Amino acid sequence: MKKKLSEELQNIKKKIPKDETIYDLAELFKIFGDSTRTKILSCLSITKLNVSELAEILDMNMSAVSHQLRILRAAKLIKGEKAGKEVIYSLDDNHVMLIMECGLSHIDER
Amino acid sequence: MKKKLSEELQNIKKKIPKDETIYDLAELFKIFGDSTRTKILSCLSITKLNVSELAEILDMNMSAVSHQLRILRAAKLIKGEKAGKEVIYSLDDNHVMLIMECGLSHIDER
DNA sequence: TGAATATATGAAGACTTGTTCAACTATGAG
DNA sequence: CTCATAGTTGAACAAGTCTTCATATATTCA
Repeated sequence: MKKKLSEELQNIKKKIPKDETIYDLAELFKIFGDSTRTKILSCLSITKLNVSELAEILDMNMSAVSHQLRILRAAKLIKGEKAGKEVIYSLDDNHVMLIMECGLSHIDER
Repeated sequence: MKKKLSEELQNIKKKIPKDETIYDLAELFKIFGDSTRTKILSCLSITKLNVSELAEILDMNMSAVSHQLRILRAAKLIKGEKAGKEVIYSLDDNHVMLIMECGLSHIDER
Protein backbone atom coordinates (compact mmCIF):
# COMPACT_ATOMS: atom_id res chain seq x y z
CA MET A 1 0.00 0.00 0.00
CA LYS A 2 1.71 3.17 -1.15
CA LYS A 3 -0.08 5.42 1.27
CA LYS A 4 1.16 8.96 1.52
CA LEU A 5 2.48 10.02 4.88
CA SER A 6 0.02 12.02 6.87
CA GLU A 7 2.67 14.70 7.07
CA GLU A 8 2.69 15.01 3.32
CA LEU A 9 -1.09 15.38 3.31
CA GLN A 10 -0.80 18.14 5.87
CA ASN A 11 1.48 19.96 3.45
CA ILE A 12 -1.16 19.84 0.74
CA LYS A 13 -3.65 21.21 3.23
CA LYS A 14 -1.31 24.13 3.83
CA LYS A 15 -0.96 24.89 0.14
CA ILE A 16 -4.66 25.25 -0.65
CA PRO A 17 -6.56 28.44 0.18
CA LYS A 18 -7.72 28.60 3.76
CA ASP A 19 -11.17 27.30 4.70
CA GLU A 20 -12.78 30.71 4.90
CA THR A 21 -11.59 31.63 1.41
CA ILE A 22 -12.82 28.37 -0.04
CA TYR A 23 -16.15 28.90 1.66
CA ASP A 24 -16.46 32.42 0.24
CA LEU A 25 -15.50 31.15 -3.19
CA ALA A 26 -18.22 28.51 -3.10
CA GLU A 27 -20.72 31.13 -1.94
CA LEU A 28 -19.79 33.29 -4.91
CA PHE A 29 -20.20 30.48 -7.42
CA LYS A 30 -23.49 29.50 -5.81
CA ILE A 31 -24.82 32.86 -6.94
CA PHE A 32 -23.85 32.16 -10.52
CA GLY A 33 -25.37 28.70 -10.17
CA ASP A 34 -28.92 29.68 -11.02
CA SER A 35 -30.00 30.30 -14.59
CA THR A 36 -32.36 33.12 -13.68
CA ARG A 37 -29.47 34.99 -12.11
CA THR A 38 -26.99 34.30 -14.89
CA LYS A 39 -29.58 35.49 -17.35
CA ILE A 40 -30.09 38.69 -15.39
CA LEU A 41 -26.35 39.26 -15.34
CA SER A 42 -26.14 38.63 -19.08
CA CYS A 43 -28.85 41.20 -19.72
CA LEU A 44 -27.25 43.78 -17.49
CA SER A 45 -23.92 43.27 -19.22
CA ILE A 46 -25.59 44.73 -22.33
CA THR A 47 -27.47 47.62 -20.76
CA LYS A 48 -29.01 48.99 -17.60
CA LEU A 49 -32.56 47.79 -17.05
CA ASN A 50 -35.34 48.27 -14.55
CA VAL A 51 -37.24 45.44 -12.88
CA SER A 52 -40.22 45.43 -15.24
CA GLU A 53 -37.98 45.27 -18.25
CA LEU A 54 -36.01 42.40 -16.80
CA ALA A 55 -39.24 40.62 -15.95
CA GLU A 56 -40.42 41.02 -19.52
CA ILE A 57 -37.18 39.76 -21.05
CA LEU A 58 -37.01 36.80 -18.69
CA ASP A 59 -40.73 36.16 -19.01
CA MET A 60 -41.14 35.97 -15.25
CA ASN A 61 -43.24 37.89 -12.78
CA MET A 62 -41.68 40.91 -11.13
CA SER A 63 -41.69 39.39 -7.69
CA ALA A 64 -39.54 36.45 -8.72
CA VAL A 65 -37.12 38.77 -10.48
CA SER A 66 -37.00 41.12 -7.53
CA HIS A 67 -36.09 38.28 -5.18
CA GLN A 68 -33.17 37.32 -7.39
CA LEU A 69 -32.09 40.94 -7.75
CA ARG A 70 -31.91 41.12 -3.99
CA ILE A 71 -29.50 38.20 -3.90
CA LEU A 72 -27.33 39.69 -6.63
CA ARG A 73 -27.39 43.04 -4.85
CA ALA A 74 -26.41 41.48 -1.53
CA ALA A 75 -23.46 39.85 -3.26
CA LYS A 76 -22.46 43.24 -4.68
CA LEU A 77 -22.60 41.93 -8.21
CA ILE A 78 -25.21 44.48 -9.28
CA LYS A 79 -26.40 47.80 -7.98
CA GLY A 80 -29.81 49.46 -8.15
CA GLU A 81 -30.26 53.15 -8.71
CA LYS A 82 -33.57 54.70 -7.86
CA ALA A 83 -35.08 56.89 -10.58
CA GLY A 84 -38.52 57.99 -9.59
CA LYS A 85 -40.75 55.01 -9.23
CA GLU A 86 -38.31 52.78 -11.03
CA VAL A 87 -35.12 51.16 -9.89
CA ILE A 88 -32.53 50.80 -12.60
CA TYR A 89 -30.10 47.97 -12.20
CA SER A 90 -26.60 47.64 -13.58
CA LEU A 91 -23.52 45.54 -13.00
CA ASP A 92 -21.47 46.57 -10.00
CA ASP A 93 -18.32 44.62 -10.65
CA ASN A 94 -16.01 44.17 -13.57
CA HIS A 95 -15.21 40.62 -12.53
CA VAL A 96 -18.76 39.50 -13.19
CA MET A 97 -18.42 39.20 -16.93
CA LEU A 98 -14.91 37.83 -16.63
CA ILE A 99 -16.18 34.96 -14.50
CA MET A 100 -19.11 34.34 -16.84
CA GLU A 101 -16.80 34.25 -19.85
CA CYS A 102 -14.46 31.87 -18.05
CA GLY A 103 -17.38 29.51 -17.63
CA LEU A 104 -18.61 30.02 -21.17
CA SER A 105 -15.26 29.18 -22.70
CA HIS A 106 -15.32 25.95 -20.74
CA ILE A 107 -18.75 25.08 -22.10
CA ASP A 108 -17.82 25.91 -25.68
CA GLU A 109 -15.03 23.39 -25.63
CA ARG A 110 -17.08 20.25 -25.39
CA MET B 1 -42.80 56.85 -18.13
CA LYS B 2 -39.71 56.24 -20.22
CA LYS B 3 -40.50 52.61 -20.88
CA LYS B 4 -38.33 50.87 -23.41
CA LEU B 5 -40.11 49.58 -26.46
CA SER B 6 -40.78 45.91 -26.33
CA GLU B 7 -38.90 45.65 -29.60
CA GLU B 8 -35.80 47.01 -27.96
CA LEU B 9 -36.14 44.44 -25.18
CA GLN B 10 -36.36 41.70 -27.77
CA ASN B 11 -33.06 42.91 -29.16
CA ILE B 12 -31.42 42.49 -25.78
CA LYS B 13 -32.84 39.00 -25.61
CA LYS B 14 -31.18 38.24 -28.93
CA LYS B 15 -27.82 39.49 -27.75
CA ILE B 16 -27.50 37.29 -24.69
CA PRO B 17 -26.44 33.64 -24.92
CA LYS B 18 -29.28 31.32 -25.77
CA ASP B 19 -31.30 29.69 -23.01
CA GLU B 20 -29.58 26.33 -23.28
CA THR B 21 -26.14 27.90 -22.94
CA ILE B 22 -27.20 29.93 -19.93
CA TYR B 23 -28.67 26.83 -18.37
CA ASP B 24 -25.44 24.88 -18.93
CA LEU B 25 -23.43 27.76 -17.53
CA ALA B 26 -25.50 27.81 -14.37
CA GLU B 27 -25.14 24.05 -14.06
CA LEU B 28 -21.37 24.42 -14.28
CA PHE B 29 -21.21 27.09 -11.61
CA LYS B 30 -23.52 25.05 -9.41
CA ILE B 31 -20.78 22.46 -9.26
CA PHE B 32 -18.29 25.03 -8.02
CA GLY B 33 -20.90 26.25 -5.57
CA ASP B 34 -20.13 23.79 -2.81
CA SER B 35 -17.13 24.17 -0.56
CA THR B 36 -16.44 20.45 -0.34
CA ARG B 37 -16.11 20.33 -4.09
CA THR B 38 -14.03 23.48 -4.43
CA LYS B 39 -11.75 22.11 -1.75
CA ILE B 40 -11.36 18.83 -3.62
CA LEU B 41 -10.52 20.74 -6.78
CA SER B 42 -7.99 22.85 -4.90
CA CYS B 43 -6.28 19.74 -3.57
CA LEU B 44 -6.20 18.07 -6.97
CA SER B 45 -4.69 21.19 -8.49
CA ILE B 46 -1.64 20.48 -6.35
CA THR B 47 -1.31 16.74 -6.84
CA LYS B 48 -3.14 13.56 -7.73
CA LEU B 49 -4.81 11.94 -4.73
CA ASN B 50 -6.85 8.87 -3.95
CA VAL B 51 -10.15 8.88 -2.11
CA SER B 52 -8.75 8.04 1.32
CA GLU B 53 -6.19 10.80 1.10
CA LEU B 54 -8.82 13.32 0.08
CA ALA B 55 -11.03 12.16 2.92
CA GLU B 56 -8.20 12.66 5.37
CA ILE B 57 -7.32 16.14 4.11
CA LEU B 58 -10.96 17.24 4.11
CA ASP B 59 -11.63 15.49 7.39
CA MET B 60 -14.71 13.79 6.03
CA ASN B 61 -15.74 10.16 5.65
CA MET B 62 -14.96 8.43 2.38
CA SER B 63 -18.57 8.04 1.40
CA ALA B 64 -19.25 11.76 1.46
CA VAL B 65 -16.11 12.43 -0.55
CA SER B 66 -16.95 9.70 -3.03
CA HIS B 67 -20.38 11.18 -3.63
CA GLN B 68 -18.85 14.53 -4.47
CA LEU B 69 -16.20 12.92 -6.65
CA ARG B 70 -18.97 11.34 -8.64
CA ILE B 71 -20.50 14.73 -9.33
CA LEU B 72 -17.16 16.22 -10.33
CA ARG B 73 -16.46 13.21 -12.55
CA ALA B 74 -19.87 13.46 -14.22
CA ALA B 75 -19.11 17.10 -15.01
CA LYS B 76 -15.79 16.04 -16.54
CA LEU B 77 -13.87 18.29 -14.19
CA ILE B 78 -11.84 15.43 -12.73
CA LYS B 79 -10.97 11.94 -13.81
CA GLY B 80 -10.30 8.80 -11.77
CA GLU B 81 -7.66 6.28 -12.69
CA LYS B 82 -7.82 2.86 -11.15
CA ALA B 83 -4.58 1.61 -9.59
CA GLY B 84 -5.12 -1.67 -7.83
CA LYS B 85 -7.56 -1.19 -5.02
CA GLU B 86 -7.19 2.56 -5.16
CA VAL B 87 -8.65 5.13 -7.50
CA ILE B 88 -6.40 8.09 -8.11
CA TYR B 89 -8.12 11.31 -8.99
CA SER B 90 -6.74 14.26 -10.92
CA LEU B 91 -8.07 17.32 -12.71
CA ASP B 92 -9.45 16.64 -16.16
CA ASP B 93 -9.74 20.15 -17.49
CA ASN B 94 -7.41 23.08 -17.70
CA HIS B 95 -10.30 25.51 -17.32
CA VAL B 96 -10.98 24.35 -13.80
CA MET B 97 -8.23 26.32 -12.16
CA LEU B 98 -8.80 29.28 -14.45
CA ILE B 99 -12.40 29.52 -13.27
CA MET B 100 -11.37 29.11 -9.63
CA GLU B 101 -8.78 31.84 -9.96
CA CYS B 102 -11.30 34.13 -11.61
CA GLY B 103 -13.48 33.75 -8.57
CA LEU B 104 -10.61 34.12 -6.16
CA SER B 105 -9.47 37.38 -7.70
CA HIS B 106 -12.99 38.68 -7.19
CA ILE B 107 -12.94 37.72 -3.52
CA ASP B 108 -9.52 39.24 -2.93
CA GLU B 109 -10.72 42.62 -4.04
CA ARG B 110 -13.10 43.40 -1.21
C1' DT C 1 -55.79 63.40 -0.62
C1' DG C 2 -56.57 59.32 -3.28
C1' DA C 3 -55.61 56.31 -7.16
C1' DA C 4 -52.21 54.11 -9.96
C1' DT C 5 -47.75 52.34 -10.87
C1' DA C 6 -43.16 50.19 -9.67
C1' DT C 7 -40.83 47.59 -6.60
C1' DA C 8 -39.89 45.00 -2.37
C1' DT C 9 -40.84 41.61 1.09
C1' DG C 10 -42.61 37.67 4.09
C1' DA C 11 -44.63 33.28 4.36
C1' DA C 12 -45.78 28.94 2.25
C1' DG C 13 -44.99 25.03 -0.60
C1' DA C 14 -42.58 22.15 -3.84
C1' DC C 15 -38.29 20.91 -5.01
C1' DT C 16 -33.29 20.13 -4.72
C1' DT C 17 -29.03 19.14 -2.35
C1' DG C 18 -25.37 17.27 0.94
C1' DT C 19 -24.25 14.12 4.43
C1' DT C 20 -24.83 9.84 6.93
C1' DC C 21 -25.51 5.05 7.34
C1' DA C 22 -25.61 0.51 5.73
C1' DA C 23 -24.90 -2.51 2.17
C1' DC C 24 -22.46 -3.68 -1.93
C1' DT C 25 -18.45 -4.54 -5.43
C1' DA C 26 -13.70 -5.18 -6.47
C1' DT C 27 -8.95 -5.96 -5.64
C1' DG C 28 -4.91 -7.91 -3.36
C1' DA C 29 -2.64 -10.55 0.61
C1' DG C 30 -2.02 -14.65 3.06
C1' DC D 1 -10.69 -19.49 -0.73
C1' DT D 2 -11.14 -16.09 2.85
C1' DC D 3 -10.24 -11.87 4.88
C1' DA D 4 -9.17 -7.05 4.88
C1' DT D 5 -9.03 -2.82 2.46
C1' DA D 6 -10.58 0.82 -0.97
C1' DG D 7 -14.16 2.61 -3.07
C1' DT D 8 -19.05 3.08 -4.70
C1' DT D 9 -23.94 3.31 -4.28
C1' DG D 10 -28.88 3.85 -2.68
C1' DA D 11 -32.12 5.35 0.73
C1' DA D 12 -33.31 8.56 4.18
C1' DC D 13 -33.29 12.82 6.41
C1' DA D 14 -32.26 17.61 7.39
C1' DA D 15 -31.26 21.88 5.46
C1' DG D 16 -31.50 25.01 1.93
C1' DT D 17 -33.47 27.14 -2.44
C1' DC D 18 -36.75 29.14 -5.86
C1' DT D 19 -41.15 30.59 -7.15
C1' DT D 20 -45.80 32.09 -6.10
C1' DC D 21 -49.13 34.71 -3.76
C1' DA D 22 -50.60 38.31 -0.97
C1' DT D 23 -49.35 42.32 1.14
C1' DA D 24 -46.53 46.42 2.06
C1' DT D 25 -43.86 50.57 0.73
C1' DA D 26 -42.81 54.38 -2.13
C1' DT D 27 -43.44 57.66 -5.73
C1' DT D 28 -46.01 60.21 -9.12
C1' DC D 29 -50.09 62.24 -10.95
C1' DA D 30 -54.68 64.08 -10.94
